[in-house]
Amino acid sequence: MKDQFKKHISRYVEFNDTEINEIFSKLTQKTFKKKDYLLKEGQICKSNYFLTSGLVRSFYLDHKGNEKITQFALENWWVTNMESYIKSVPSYSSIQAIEKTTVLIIDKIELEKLFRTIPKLERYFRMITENMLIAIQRRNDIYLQMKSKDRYDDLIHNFPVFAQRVPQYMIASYLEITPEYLSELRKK
Amino acid sequence: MKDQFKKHISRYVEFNDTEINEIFSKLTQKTFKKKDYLLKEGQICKSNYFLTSGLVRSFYLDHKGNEKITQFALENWWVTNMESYIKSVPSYSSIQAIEKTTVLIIDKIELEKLFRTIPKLERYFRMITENMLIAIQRRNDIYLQMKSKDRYDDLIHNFPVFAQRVPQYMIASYLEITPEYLSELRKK
DNA sequence: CTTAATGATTAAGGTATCTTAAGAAATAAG
DNA sequence: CTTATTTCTTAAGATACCTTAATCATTAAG
Repeated sequence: MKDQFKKHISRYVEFNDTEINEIFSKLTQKTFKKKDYLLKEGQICKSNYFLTSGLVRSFYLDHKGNEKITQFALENWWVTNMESYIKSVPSYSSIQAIEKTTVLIIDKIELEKLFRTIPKLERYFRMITENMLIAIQRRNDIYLQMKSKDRYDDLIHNFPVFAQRVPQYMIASYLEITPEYLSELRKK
Repeated sequence: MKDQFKKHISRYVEFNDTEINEIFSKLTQKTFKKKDYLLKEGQICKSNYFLTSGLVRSFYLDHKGNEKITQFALENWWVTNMESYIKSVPSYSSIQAIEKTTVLIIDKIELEKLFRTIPKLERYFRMITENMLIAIQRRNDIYLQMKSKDRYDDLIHNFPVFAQRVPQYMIASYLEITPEYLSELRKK
């Protein structure tokens, strides 16, 4: 667990063992069952979650009460509701386990203390945030112009694991189409 | 100019005059005429731009050769192509002045040096990046589900300045609809 | 002032995608 | 094994949005 975490961090910034241990001492491990919530709509998100195993989704309810999935996250991904976490406002979305999922939790207050004692950690999170921004920008820019069929093909090409581990109707939601129409598209 | 920049930075992190001066000494000022390019598709984006006045757009060409606008930026906004800047890969989008625009330019290499000598600056950029992420996530999450009419209303409500300073067909492009259809919508 | 270039509107017909509703198919639970 | 629950498919009619093409309005250029 610690190794997995260290390995991931080391892809961005090098820490010595003392630093890793200090960081690690602030982490809490927790396991969620399928359908359990890491974060519920309306709560203030006070933590950042590092998945060591499993699969989660972020979603919110639109004005008609339909669930809109905005993100999936897998092993070695960080997940949080950025807006709620940064601004300490109630989250408009929920984070829910699609499979049994184990996470390392870092509290915002603890993390900010760590930033003071280990400035390199701030670098790591800046880089992580930049990468999230790039990914989300790509989704934004590219997906918006694509036809649904192309978005679906793109998704299962780049993340075949989703097609295997996520029910179709959730993929439809993520692609912003109805399950019925996705079913149509898959026939082609 | 320096005051404007200092004022903006101070909203996030406090710097003393020595620090501000060191940062400021690495900035280059430049003015672009209307339709000039800050960055052209295919180039590697090596700088981050802080607008002190004016208005720019980011756009790319889709497979049919149509311009797709993905972002506007105004006074006191940072703009860059994040993917190209971070990964040093050719940019798939261009940044172009819609009005005469003046910017402060910080070179990536200089900025990274500054991060070492002034760690607080890294905090500032982490926070800026987080805010960009929040903004773009909101656009992503909310806009995707909205009907075009609602997106348009939302835009001119939250950024009335765009309706004044940006031609309608560019707003249509940003909203991912045709100018013809936007014209339809406005009649209602 | 006149012409050229740019931006905005209108209308007709077409296509992508949604809605609703019903019924298979697959998986989980008793 | 049987029933209940969850997930996937099919089909018909409705609607949001696009395409093309023409006309009008505004701003920039000679």
